[in-house]
Amino acid sequence: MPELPEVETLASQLREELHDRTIQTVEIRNDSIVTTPRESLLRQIPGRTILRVGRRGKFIRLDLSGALTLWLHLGMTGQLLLFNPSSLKAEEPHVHFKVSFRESPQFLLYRDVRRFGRIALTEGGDLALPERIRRLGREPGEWDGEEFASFLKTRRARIKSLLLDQRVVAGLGNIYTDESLHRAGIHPLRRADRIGRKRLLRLHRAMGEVLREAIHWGGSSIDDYRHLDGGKGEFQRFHRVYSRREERCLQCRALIRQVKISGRTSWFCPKCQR
DNA sequence: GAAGGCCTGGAA
DNA sequence: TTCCAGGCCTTC
Repeated sequence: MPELPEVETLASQLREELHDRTIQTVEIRNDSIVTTPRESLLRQIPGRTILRVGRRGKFIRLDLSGALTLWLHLGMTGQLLLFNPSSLKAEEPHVHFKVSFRESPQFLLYRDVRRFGRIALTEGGDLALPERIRRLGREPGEWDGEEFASFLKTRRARIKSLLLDQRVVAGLGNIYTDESLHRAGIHPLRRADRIGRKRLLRLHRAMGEVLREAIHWGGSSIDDYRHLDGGKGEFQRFHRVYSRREERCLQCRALIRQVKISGRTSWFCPKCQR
């Protein structure tokens, strides 16, 4: 599940590899993942230069010449892979989008087994963004600790639901909310307004630390997530609760438990998190 | 504010 | 055959 650290890792790798490259061809093999009409993508993208690569929440943004921006959301199983034609064996299944470049024989593939990912093209800078991107909340790094605590103090929802809400913090998903809550010692079902200020500040700090470490290790590769070259992230080795079924808390040896919060699994330590 | 449904296809 | 996942929408 690509979340902020996975998307950030890919964005850095894309920046390294594709900055200043000019797109030669675009191939769309599956219309269901593009939210911009295919004719428009096919007409507008070829010939554009990649000026800047960035990230917003879980979206990768490629700023192209001509004030165009290509947005990529990897959904659950989306992968971006940069291939040399020489290293390509049989073409992989589930490739829905393919880009070639003027300066090199490499091509960029968007592969997505579940097809929950989306690709969109916007025009005119940040003025006319799609709803889904426009209503994203602040990046974790943009939240000041005190403001973060004060805001959560006004909310009655369960803390886990709020952290997952992209309008509150952009970029967190199931892995990093669970890991942040564990480090802060907060139970995922706890109502936000009933958490002490100090503990909310601790959550803010924990969130920053977890994300920083995860980016350092190239994200978490649990199932499908891969780097641009097909390699895996390493941060799953350092997960303290997420998906640690039947395992014990590294701090207190209690058995890691799971609860469902509106259909989503949360992992936590019943002793460390209250 | 919470829960259920939808999309999709691989794993159990 | 059932379950599951992220994001979004609808319904209660």
